[in-house]
This record gives sequence, structure tokens and C-alpha cells, in this order.
Amino acid sequence: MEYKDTLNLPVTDFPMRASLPQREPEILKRWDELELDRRVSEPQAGKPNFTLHDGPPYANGHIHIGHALNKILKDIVVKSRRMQGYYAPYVPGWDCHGLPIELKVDQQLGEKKRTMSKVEIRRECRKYAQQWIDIQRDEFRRLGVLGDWQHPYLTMTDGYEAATARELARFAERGGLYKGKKPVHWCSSCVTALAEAEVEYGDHTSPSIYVKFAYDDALPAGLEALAGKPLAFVIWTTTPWTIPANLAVALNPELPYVAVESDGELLVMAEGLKDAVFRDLGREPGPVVATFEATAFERKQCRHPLYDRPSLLVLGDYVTLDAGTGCVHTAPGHGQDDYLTGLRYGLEIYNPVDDYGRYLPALELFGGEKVPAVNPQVTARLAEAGALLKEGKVSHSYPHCWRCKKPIIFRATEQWFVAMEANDLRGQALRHIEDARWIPHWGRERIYNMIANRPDWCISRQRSWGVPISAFYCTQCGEALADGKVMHHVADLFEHGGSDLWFEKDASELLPAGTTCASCGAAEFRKEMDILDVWFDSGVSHAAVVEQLPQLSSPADLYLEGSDQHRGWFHSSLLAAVGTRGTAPYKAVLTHGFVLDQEGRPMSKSVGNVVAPEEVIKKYGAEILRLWVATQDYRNDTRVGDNILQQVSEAYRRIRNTARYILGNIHDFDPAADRVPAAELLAIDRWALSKLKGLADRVRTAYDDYEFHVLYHAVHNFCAVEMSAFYLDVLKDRLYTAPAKSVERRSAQTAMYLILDTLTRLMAPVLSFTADEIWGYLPGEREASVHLAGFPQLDAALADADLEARFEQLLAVRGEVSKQLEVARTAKLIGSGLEAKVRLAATPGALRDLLQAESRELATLFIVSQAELADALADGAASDTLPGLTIRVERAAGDKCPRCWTYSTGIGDNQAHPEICPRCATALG
RNA sequence: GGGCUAGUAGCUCAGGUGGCUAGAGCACACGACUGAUAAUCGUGAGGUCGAAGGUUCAAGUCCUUCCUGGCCCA
Repeated sequence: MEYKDTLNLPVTDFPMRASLPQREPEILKRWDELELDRRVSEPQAGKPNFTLHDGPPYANGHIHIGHALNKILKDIVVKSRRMQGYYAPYVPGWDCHGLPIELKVDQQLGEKKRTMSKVEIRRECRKYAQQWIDIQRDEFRRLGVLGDWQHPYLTMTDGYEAATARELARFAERGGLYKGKKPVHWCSSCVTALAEAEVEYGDHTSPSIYVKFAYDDALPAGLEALAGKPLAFVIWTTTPWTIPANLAVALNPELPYVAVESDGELLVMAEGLKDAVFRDLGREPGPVVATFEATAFERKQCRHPLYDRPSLLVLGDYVTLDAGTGCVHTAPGHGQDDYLTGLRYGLEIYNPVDDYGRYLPALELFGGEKVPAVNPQVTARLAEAGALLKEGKVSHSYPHCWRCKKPIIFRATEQWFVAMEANDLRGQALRHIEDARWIPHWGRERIYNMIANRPDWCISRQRSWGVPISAFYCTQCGEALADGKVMHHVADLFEHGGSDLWFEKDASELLPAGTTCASCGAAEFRKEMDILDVWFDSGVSHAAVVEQLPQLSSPADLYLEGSDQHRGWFHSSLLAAVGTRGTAPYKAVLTHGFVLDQEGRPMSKSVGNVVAPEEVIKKYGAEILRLWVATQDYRNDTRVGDNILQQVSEAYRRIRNTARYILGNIHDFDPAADRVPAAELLAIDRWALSKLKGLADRVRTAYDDYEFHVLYHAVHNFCAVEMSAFYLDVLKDRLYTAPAKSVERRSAQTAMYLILDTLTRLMAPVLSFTADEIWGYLPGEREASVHLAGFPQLDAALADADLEARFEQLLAVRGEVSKQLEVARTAKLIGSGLEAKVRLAATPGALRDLLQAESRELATLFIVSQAELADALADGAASDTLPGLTIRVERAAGDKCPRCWTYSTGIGDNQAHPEICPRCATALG
């Protein structure tokens, strides 16, 4: 036992158990004391700028695991760029306006809301958003994300709202803004538009009618067989009250249609629905006179059954064989598909229904009647006109108002739009998509198809919590005033007082003095009460934030969000920037997939498979969440669950223990004084540093390419395979038994010191807590935090391909020796490897030459007591992976040295130390 | 239904332009050590590369179809 005291065993206070849930808050506190957030945000002269612009999360509710993934990825990117020598400030943001917050506040206020003004309601919304911002900020910081948390950008601050209004003004002055119509869900009882979230679907009984639309045009070529008898297209609908707004009949371009003789007339319908329709009509179908493609009739006309106007035959993919006749009654003012079809065919977005659900007085036949109560009258008129084929009832799912529970209607109302064709917004946006870098590359395809096909951007919302659309209406003639200059004037006012001013002040106070109506010259106006789509708010962040803050560079180097943002923020940001600046707001766009549970299902409260970041932090620590992010190839969907987190924890422990072991062995090492020059290092130490150099290069490339999972595997493998299983294991003997200050030990320490210093820096962007913890234990002069340090600068000369090649061979031999040792162990010949002597023989060749050259090192490499080369071994085991190599394991010769535990025949040779081996005797001097 | 996308051992990932018995780590089993010890080391067993066709002397890798997922639309 006394010899143990003569060894240099590891000594460290660095704890083996991380206790992350307890330790992390302490580290965060230390970061606060160091003012890390401020120090990484401060401009640094001479460094190139790297701007990752934060997509603002919605200020509503606790963060979920998807937020954590996103913010951690951003943090890894920013930290790694910083360590690479960039000035990479991170300014987090929040999206504050919008319906979900307004609805929540609505619920909280309850009846009280009726007595409150818009301004008061908005104040409540603001409070609500602010409260969640504060909560989410704490939650994000708990993840170890560094940034300018004291000065985030919020879409509801005065300056931001002013910027939003200004961007809208820019659209207006360029002619990109126009007023049009679009159908929305409408509750005639509450007299309000409803968002999709406010619509409830429930069973409802509706009329079901089949109506003939008489064909009233020249027959297409080749279909002369249809001449002679009355020809009609048959539609089916459950909303007779929309018939007065009918402008078209839609057919599917892919389906075959038939004209069937029945009661002396020819009825057109989809071939696939013929039997079902006739069954429903209670008629026997006559002969099919013709079968044809719908395309033959595109843009031909039918006659409206009630009014003296045409109904156009059009094509639409959405026409299906699920129900009806395959000929779809189309009223562009009363349906989403109908609306899009109307736009495509240049039809009017016609809506004859007022806010209270009554037909406009001027509507022929039914003026002033209420919908849908008017249904029987419409049906009767259709019957009178001879157009009604059948009337029945049907029970189906129908939208209802969430508040008053009454059935709602779909109705076109006046809305503001950003035109996709004005100034060739669409074409320009598409060109800028080509120019940006998309990671992964298919992101380009995805957003390109969306922009190429999207309709004009409807930016109107009939709500309170948002930035107003700063347009006016002449009280005399009703003419809209959406003039760039006027709107800029309003934006300027918003700079001080925000957009609340819009709701507090009269139109006259908001308009520049002397504003008159361009149409009638009157000088009195009223305000537009629609607010902006929140996607417009966040879409202008490049203008409100990136261009404004001096520490950011525009366009941003990177946007990084989930793949759903191709339709969301990437999309709106692009349109907002291209539409006003003619340029994209980003140089590159990185997307990640969604977080699924362990089985690959989306997380949902109802399924009960939600993994909350808070829970993970409590159980494993935020560090494990960070490492989890780095284990996943985030370009695909990622999975999380206890099994996976358990595995990540194991990997973490391996990395942590490797660091701890090195710390324990360099406790008496002062890099300034004890460092051994590279040329004088032992071969295996040079090998370790050569491997380290390769690792550092690979890891830095992985950071550059945003391939964090590659880096994780590289680091973990390095720790487990190169270090723990080989290098550090082999090193033990030298570290423990050689004199503390010997060159042999200092050589190993030099390598280990450089290895841990390098590993710590390399892992800092991912394992931000642990890297900083290790940093505090590392000897030598260094920055107060690893997050103020840079990536390792390793001498290129450390790379030694020849040396690595030699060791690769030696390692292969070592693997074969291990197998034979295991055989001997099973046979109870040995227990510890040090009880063995290994005899090797190799046929003449490169391998034999290598073994001969390294013969003195073999026992050390194999961690056995003796290794001997022989010309041939009659009784050895032949290797099947290394041809010509034979191995024989025997008991080691001599006795076990009580100091180094190696077997030796020389024990007793030294008079001064008769119990120990010669090597140990020399070490003790 | 459309756009984009994924499917290699229980888990996380490697497998440029097709070419030796498909790799790594973890987990697992067995064993060793007790001077990294709620650690460490060794050995081993795990895969019809989502399925089926096809091209080719040769396919995880190319083509077609299908199945099962994900995101966004409809």
C-alpha cells in the first residue's frame, strides 16, 4: 500500500456527476455576473459581422420543445461563428400582435369586454403579450442561449409599429396595395368576420337541390351529336341562397363527362357519378349520347337559371367524385375554391349579401330577404323556371359561430391586398429565391412553388390587436385614400405613441393638414378599421430591426426556422423586402424539421405524448437538451423521448468523464513551464495530437456546414475510441509510475492538456455549460469564460499522416491481441492483461518490419507485461484479419511489481528497493 | 388530392460519381479490473439497407410502382 503513495494518481475536484439541473443555474448566475450577454453583444472592431436574424416566436404560452430546438440551433450557430472570429450579435425578438392573443384576452375579459374601448382592449393585449415575453425570455435563457436579452425586438413597440406602418406606406406608394374582395367566414348574427379558429363545425340539416344550367353556346367541335335536344349541365348544392350569386359551373379537367338522355333533354354530369345521381333523382337514365373531356367546354357559357346573364363553364382540380354531379355550382363571392376560380377566370367576386345576412335591396327577385331563410323561395323560383331537378334534405358538417353557435356563411367582403403582379413582385421574388442559399437545398423548390402559385396577399384582418392599415375613406363619396405620403405621415406619428394613436385620435388629427379627396375634393375622412395580418408585422422585421440596429448587417446572413416557415416567415419576409426594396432580406435560409415523439408521432396534448423542455431540464438538464439537438440530423424530423434522452445522457457522461480524467492527470501541469516541445514528444503523444488535429478540422468544417450531428459523432467517437479505449488507457502506466516531472510524463501531459483545451473549445457552442465548467478547471492563463474565447488554433504540423498510418497498423494488431487475451481470460489463464506475455510472429513483409521497429513499445501498447517477437510460432493462433500474423498468449514471466503491477523477472535486483521492478526502482531513484 | 420531404442494426448516425463477407458509437449479453470506481477495459451477438418489380456482370447506391411517416396547402 505504501507504494501507492509514490504514484502520480489523478487528482481533481471536477465532479464526475454533473448534477446538471442543480449546477446549470449556478453557471447561469456566473454568466450574469460576468455580463456575458452584454459582452458577446458588444460591437468588436475589426471582426467581420455575421448576422443571424431571429424569427420572432409568438408571445403566447410556455415554450415547447420545438422552440427549444430552434433556439439551441441558433445559439450553436451564433456561438460557433463567434469563436471562429466573427462578430455575431444575437438579438432575439417576439411576435406580439394577432388573433390568438386577442382571443385569450377576450376570454379573460368575458362580459367586461363590451364596456371597453378598443384602446383599452389593446392595452390588455399588450399586457398579456408582455407577460409571456418575460416568461419565455427566462425559459430561453435557461437553455443557455446567449444574446441581447435586455434589448429584444418586439413587434408591438412604438418604433416597430411605426416601421410596420412605414413599410405598408412603401407598398402603397409603389402601387402595390389595392382594395379588393375576398370571401371570409361571416356571422350575420354577431355581424363580424370570423377567423378559422373561431369557427366550429357541427351537424346541420340543409336543403339538397339538383339544378339544371341550360347550355347556351356553340357546341365544341366533334360533339355535334349533342345538337337537337336541350342540353344542360346539372349541379348539386346545399346552399340554394348562393344560386343568385352563381357566375360559373366548374368541371374537373381530368375526368370524363357524359351527356345522358332523360325526358327528352340531355343532362351533363361526370361519368363516374351518373348512376348515383340518377338513383338520387329517382329517374332511369337514358342512353349516353356522348362522352367527352371537360376541357372541350372550357369558357363556354350556360344561362343562369334565374337571371338574364351567363354562367361560365370553368375547370377546377378540386372538383371530385365524392359527392354531387361533377359539375360544381360556383359563386366566387361565397366560397374559397369558387373565389380562386373566379380570380383565375376574371370573374367578379360577386356578393349580394349585406353585413346582416340580407340580400342587397337591388337584388332582383329576392332583395331584402334574409339568408339562408330565403332558401325555399329560391328553390321555388328554380322550380318555376323549370331548372329544379330534385329537392331533398341532407345532414352534414357545417360551420357555426363559436360565440353565438349559429350557422355562419361564407361571404366576400372588402379587403386590402398586396398585389403579386404589381412591379412584378412575383417574378422578382422568384429571382431572389434563386439567388439565396437554401439549406437543405430543397427549401428552394418548396418556397419557389408556393410563391409561383400563391394568390395576392390579403393583409386585412377585422380585428383590434394589431397595426392598423393606415388608409382613410372620404365621408362624402366613400373613395379610399391609401396614399404613400399620407401613410408615411401616419407612420411618423406612430414613432411616438405607437399605433394606439390610430384608435385614440380622429382622422383629422392623423391626416396631414389640407388633405382632400382626390375624387370629390371633400376634406372629411374616416379611418379604415382593418388591421394588418401579423405575417406582415414579422415580415418587415428586416426593415424594423436588421436595417435599424447598427450592430446588425443587412441583408442578414442567415434566417433559421422550422420548415413550416416556408409558408410563413421566410415567405412574408421575402415578399415584404422584395416589394419595397427589390432585394431579399436574407443571404441564406436554414430549415429544420419538426420534433416528434419517440414513435415518430406529432406531439399533442390529446395523445399525451408531449415532451416539455421544462421537464427535460428538470430531469436531465438543459445541457442534455442541447446535446440532443446536436445528435439529431435536424434537416429531417427529429425524435425525442426518454430512451433517446437517456442515450444522450450516456454520451454526455462519456465526454464528461474523458474530460475529468484528463483534468485529474494534468493537475500538476503548468502549460507555461512544463510544456514539452512538439518535436520531443513521444510517438504515441504525437499520434494523439495528430488525431486531435484531424478532429478539430472535421469539427470546424461541420460547424461551417451546419452539420452538428457530424460533429457530435466525431467528438464522441474521439473521446470513446481514440482517447478512452486506447490512448488514455495506454497512458496510465506512464502517467502513474514515471517520475512526476519526467519528460515522459510531461510529454503525456502536454498532449492531454492540448487535447482537453481543444475539445473544450470545440464543444463550447453545444455543451455550453460543461465546456465553461471544464474551462474553469483547466490550467493556464485564459479568458474568464470559454464563450469569450476562440476556436483552437492548432499547428498544421501536428498532422502526421505517416505516423497515423503506422499506428493504424499497430492498432489492428492490438485488436487481434485483445481477442487472444480474451481467449486466455476465458481459459482462466489470466485475469488482468498485465498477467500476460504476448508472443507474436509475422511473415516477412511490411507488418513484420513495423513490429520489429516498434518491438520495445508493444507491451505498452497492448497493456501487457511482456511482448516478444518470434520468427515463427508453431502453437500460435493465426489472425484472420491480418494475414501472416500469429499470436500466442502465455503467463507473464516473473512476479508482479507491487508498485506498477507489471510482471517482471527483475524484482529484487535493486538493493535499495528489493520488492519492486527495476523500472520502478529507477523511478524512485 | 397537390407541393416539399423522409424511411440503413433496439437508439443516434456513416455509407462522393453503383464494385470485396453493409460500418461507428450507444444500448444489450458475457467477461476483466478495482490506482478514471454510481467509473474504466475486453469480447460477442444484433441489419432480407420500408416493399415489390426493373436496368446492370454487379444496387443500400440508378429507374418505376407501392407502403408507412412528417411539414405546408387544398
